[in-house]
Amino acid sequence: MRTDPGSSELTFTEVARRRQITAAAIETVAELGYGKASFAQIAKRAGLSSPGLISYHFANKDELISQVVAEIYATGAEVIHPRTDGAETAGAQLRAYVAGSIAFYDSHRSHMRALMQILNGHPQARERWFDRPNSAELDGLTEVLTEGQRTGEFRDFPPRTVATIVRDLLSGALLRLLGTPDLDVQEYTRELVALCQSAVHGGCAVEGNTA
Amino acid sequence: MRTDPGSSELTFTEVARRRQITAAAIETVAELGYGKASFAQIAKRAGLSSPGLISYHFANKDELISQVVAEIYATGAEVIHPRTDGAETAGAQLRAYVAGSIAFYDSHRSHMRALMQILNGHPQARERWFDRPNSAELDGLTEVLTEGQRTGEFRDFPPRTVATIVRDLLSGALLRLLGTPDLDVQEYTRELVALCQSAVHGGCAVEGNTA
Amino acid sequence: MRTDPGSSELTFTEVARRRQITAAAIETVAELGYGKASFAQIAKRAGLSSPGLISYHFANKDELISQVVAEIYATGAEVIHPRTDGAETAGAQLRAYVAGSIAFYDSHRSHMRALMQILNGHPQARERWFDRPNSAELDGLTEVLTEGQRTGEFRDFPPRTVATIVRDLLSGALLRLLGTPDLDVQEYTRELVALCQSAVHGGCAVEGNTA
Amino acid sequence: MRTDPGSSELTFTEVARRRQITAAAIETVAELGYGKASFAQIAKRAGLSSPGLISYHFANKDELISQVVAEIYATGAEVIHPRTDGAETAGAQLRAYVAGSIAFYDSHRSHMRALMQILNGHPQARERWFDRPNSAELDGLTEVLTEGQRTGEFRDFPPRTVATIVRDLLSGALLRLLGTPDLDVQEYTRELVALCQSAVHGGCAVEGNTA
DNA sequence: CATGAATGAGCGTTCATTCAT
DNA sequence: CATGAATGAACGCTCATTCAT
Repeated sequence: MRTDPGSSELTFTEVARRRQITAAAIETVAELGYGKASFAQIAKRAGLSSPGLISYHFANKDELISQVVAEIYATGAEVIHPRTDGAETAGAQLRAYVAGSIAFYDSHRSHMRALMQILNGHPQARERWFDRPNSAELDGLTEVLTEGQRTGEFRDFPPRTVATIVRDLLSGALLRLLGTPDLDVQEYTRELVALCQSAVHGGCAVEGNTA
Repeated sequence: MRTDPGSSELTFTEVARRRQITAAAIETVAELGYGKASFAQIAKRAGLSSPGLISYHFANKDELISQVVAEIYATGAEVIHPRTDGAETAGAQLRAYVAGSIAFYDSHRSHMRALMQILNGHPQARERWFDRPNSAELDGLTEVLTEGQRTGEFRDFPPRTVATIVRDLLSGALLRLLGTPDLDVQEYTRELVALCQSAVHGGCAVEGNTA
Repeated sequence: MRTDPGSSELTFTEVARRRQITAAAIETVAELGYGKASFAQIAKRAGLSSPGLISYHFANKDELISQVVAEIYATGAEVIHPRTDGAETAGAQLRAYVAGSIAFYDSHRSHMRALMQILNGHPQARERWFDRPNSAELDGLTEVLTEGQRTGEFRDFPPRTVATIVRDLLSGALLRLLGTPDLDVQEYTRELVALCQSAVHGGCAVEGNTA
Repeated sequence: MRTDPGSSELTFTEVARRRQITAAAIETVAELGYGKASFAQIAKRAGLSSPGLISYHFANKDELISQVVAEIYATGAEVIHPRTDGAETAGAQLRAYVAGSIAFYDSHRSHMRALMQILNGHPQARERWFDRPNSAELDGLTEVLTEGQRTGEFRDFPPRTVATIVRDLLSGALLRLLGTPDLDVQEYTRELVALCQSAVHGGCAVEGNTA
């Protein structure tokens, strides 16, 4: 039984096995939902001989799900950060963040579906895995909005609340994407970015579009 | 031996019991998620002596969940319709719809949490209970936007896409509400309504606010 | 609760209800088998409002089944006895018995199917309801055979054993009838009677046929 | 996680456990009937710690019952075939078949009782497990009778119908055997074989006896 | 390291039976 | 007399987890 899973004592094989299982778990949760994603189903998709092998590599189901969440967050950061880092003005950063998020959701639907299933299906998902990164993301977004107001680029509004709304409108977009596979993502993104801009700018000018 | 549950032949006691069980089911699903909301848990919360009693009153779990969904939708309609019906201009209707929806989400968090849990946890939830009302709601919203454009009240935009975005931003607001119990709902609503208005109006004038 | 079901204190309505329930039970057991013939199913077929009503009229399931068995045996006796009583020689009696039994099985398949289901499905069916009438029937048949031997009509054989075989060959015929709905009963009966005759007569003469 | 129960990939232990469970199932079904032969009862008789273990080794109850039926048929074939294969004339084959069948029934009463219970208790027993072998057996028997007629060994009669009757008289014998534990099997067999012979031969000569 | 057998709790559901009305 | 609501045990089955090999 693995008692110190966070340490670096993990064998090379060990790491590979954990990755393999994590990937299969994402696939399984996305497909069947958290409730029906049993070790047996995950093992089947991972090509493992027995559900017991998962228990061998992960202390319990929660540890596996932790790993799944971490993996998904890491992938998301890898995709979105480069896009926002390249932007110079606050407006450009906002556009990059919104458009980049949706692009990530679109290109990683299974990951995001799994994430949503865990968030809704796991009893303590929120406090254990979501609250911290969410508020961190909200902080970053608030900072961008405040900066935009400081430079006079954005009009006056309560930055935390608007940051929350922008963050939430991405949540809404994700739900839409997962529920409407044939959504016209390009048009959706264009209008959503326009909406964000008209919300933060004094006038309603739409200057550019990164979609 | 309930064989004709849809008919109006239901006894008074029967109706009361079904209501009691439905209410307990909402509470349970909201708290534990769809997957862990077993008959045993629901019975416990309803003060019933046995899970078997639920099976006595509902043909199977799906029938119970159907009733739960129907109950929640009915409650929502009761709350929101009066607010939108009172509005005369398209803009006022849009404001009433957005503010009314959030007010309902706020005052019925358990109901909405249960609804989300069912949507995510039940294998055929979408096709069985959500797709139809969702697209109906989208149709209604699109109609309002189109009407606003016809009267010149709204600027030019693809009405279906914007309707979708408005609908989704309410989904996002719901997720926020469920995840942030101490949210300042009044401010959130005010800014969200403002955002919607700046999105649909030619200028960014904010004329009134129903929050 | 009925505590003295055998007495004559039974109301007229009571008797009618018991008959109605018994008939429905026969139908149900024949259709679903003893194991699946629940009070709920029987009540449905009898047009009763509740399974509880059966418990009200019968002390328990065993008492109902007792009644069912008694009813079926009574019906059988009513049909077969007249046929054998009319026969004068031992050979004619034997033919009447065999042909009459099969005719009864044929015309009362549901009854006989129910009887078989009970015999096989009920834990103590044999000792409680079948052993006594079976050995009585065997006695009667043995008597006929012995009489036939006394008069020189039949050849020499161990009468009890042959009686048993004749009785069993009817059991086999019943199984066949129940499992082969489109059996040519007439031909089957003719050959079976012929077989019985060739078995008991010194020569193999086939004198007549009552099929 | 047994997903491919028909393949030969079964472990040694697996095979042993399945045999053990199958044997316990035969015993249980014979004793309690199909309807009352629950996994709990079977597990108790097999000395297993939990009914869940049966579900581990068999996909569902039907698969277990299939195995039980297959096992019983295989055992029967093993016992009876050698006896009939040794016979040369049609008459000898018929005698060997009848006497051999009864000998098998006699020495494997629990097996046969279980088989009868399944046939009567399982909703689709007939079509799934019995119809095919039954009609195959009938075909074989018909062929023997026809051959006997071709060589002039047997008298003229409708071979299919008589084959059916012979087959049914064995069914009747089985029922007798199961219901009368202290039956004098030897005498019963002798008379039954005699009866069969007098039925098929032109004269009533009884040439030999294999009982 | 990996396997597969085993465990026991829990699932939704059906059942015969009881009992207040 | 009849009803329908209620009960609690049992059903077949799945689950995460354990452990000897």
